[in-house]
Amino acid sequence: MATGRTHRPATRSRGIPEATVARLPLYLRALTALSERSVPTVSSEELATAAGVNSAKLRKDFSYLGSYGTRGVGYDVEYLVYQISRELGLTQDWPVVIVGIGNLGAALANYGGFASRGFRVAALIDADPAQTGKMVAGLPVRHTDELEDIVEHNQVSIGVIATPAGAAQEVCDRLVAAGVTSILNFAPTVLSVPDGVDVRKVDLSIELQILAFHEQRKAGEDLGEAVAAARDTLPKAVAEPVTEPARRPGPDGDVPAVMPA
Amino acid sequence: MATGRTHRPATRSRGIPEATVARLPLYLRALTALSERSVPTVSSEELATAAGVNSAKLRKDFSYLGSYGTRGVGYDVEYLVYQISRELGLTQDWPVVIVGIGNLGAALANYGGFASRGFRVAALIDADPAQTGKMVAGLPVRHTDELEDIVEHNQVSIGVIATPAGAAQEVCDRLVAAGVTSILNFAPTVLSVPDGVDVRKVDLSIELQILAFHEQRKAGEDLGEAVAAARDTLPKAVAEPVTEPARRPGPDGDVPAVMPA
DNA sequence: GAATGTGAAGGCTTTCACAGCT
DNA sequence: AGCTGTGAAAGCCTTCACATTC
Repeated sequence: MATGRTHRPATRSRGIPEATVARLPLYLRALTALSERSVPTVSSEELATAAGVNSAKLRKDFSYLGSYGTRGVGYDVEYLVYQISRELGLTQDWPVVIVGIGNLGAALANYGGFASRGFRVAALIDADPAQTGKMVAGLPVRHTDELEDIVEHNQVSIGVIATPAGAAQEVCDRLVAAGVTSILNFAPTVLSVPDGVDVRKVDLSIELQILAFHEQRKAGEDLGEAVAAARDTLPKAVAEPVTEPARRPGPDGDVPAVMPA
Repeated sequence: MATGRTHRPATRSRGIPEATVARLPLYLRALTALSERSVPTVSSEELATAAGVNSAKLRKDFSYLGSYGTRGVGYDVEYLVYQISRELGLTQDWPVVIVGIGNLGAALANYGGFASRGFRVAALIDADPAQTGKMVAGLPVRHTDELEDIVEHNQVSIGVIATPAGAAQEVCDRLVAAGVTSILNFAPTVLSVPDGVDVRKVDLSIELQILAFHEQRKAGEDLGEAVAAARDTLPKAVAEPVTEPARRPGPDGDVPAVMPA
């Protein structure tokens, strides 16, 4: 998603596929749990189950990192934890700023799994002067005016945006101008950033909508595929581009209709 | 991610690719914005820009829904809003429960984009008796004991889990047993669910770790590829599986080392 | 002329299945 | 005997580029 990297020849034997990178944190979490229970080694099968993937995928993923397993035995837990941590860059410390300390921003600031594993909340920033100085998660909320100073002073390269949608792009621009090159965006907006800046987004309502799509399918199946099938065969040409559209789904959901399962 | 559907022959001409489904909400959001500004039609180029994708992808995506555009002209905004909403199942009302009303759960309950567009928070549930009855986002927090009643009573098919990791699987099991078939999981755990139940996860620390991975790469490039190259050519056989691993990255991030860009 | 809809090509990801090591 | 590491096959997804339609 929005890798934003300048077109790299993709040469490098070092190119770990994006899909693999996205799973490394999962493996790391499962391994850390094993490590805490002092389990010394683990097979691809066991680890894959713990991480919720299949073992072939896991082995392929690990093969991009190197040959860290032992045939006939499995993987050394501690060693893998170390290797994956290093690969992900978690053996160094990443200062992070959170901008927008509303409900969500505060929740993020309080989130435990944040501070551990290489990430450190360097500052909380909010545009509301009334919030300034308030303590959240043990840190004082600072005013947006200080954003550039904070980023430069703390060598922050990762910024978290938890502002309302309307403010997100401007905050993003300022973060980037100040030196941030990775952004985690919780605001429901598409951010545009220059090349070389990575953006990842987390969007509650998108996730819900995807779930709703599949729910709808399930409901359709339950009452026989007949209905869906009928819709399918509707000669598309017959659609009249101005009949239904007049009624956009009102703010309080119209057509409660069938009700799922 | 974790589609969990029973192996479907994938026959149906109606099979919209998962990647397309995941983008429909994006298009819908962009279209809604246009609709509010009373823009009547939009080209694939314009809409694609607004949604942050390229126009070929957008057209291909729309082609799975049907031929809703007009050559030489573009797409009718209202009509598309309606069609995508219908496709996503947003023309009906989806009652949702949120379990775990801590910082994050409260933030989710208060999230505006939630209530609109077909989703309605039917109840907030928490295991802490001290929380019971407290009002959050205009709704009373109810105790976990009532979970099954609430789900059945409100015909809830979508559940949001915002509990600590340790409680997530049990909550999930209870939701599913009570009839929930879609779960949005904010707890940092892999949930296991029976076939036919969809799970999507939102995980802050995974996202941060992915960003850190790319940040690290950027930093490496800045100081010349030499270092990375050297690591690459390390004869893997020489790696000694018990040298470094003894020191797992301590809870407070060791090896602060180089410091990124 | 302008912009959609879509086969075909190209890339990426997953899965298979087995050779190779311990 | 057991389990990793990996070519090769299969399946998705994206991008191209152009015939088609308005």
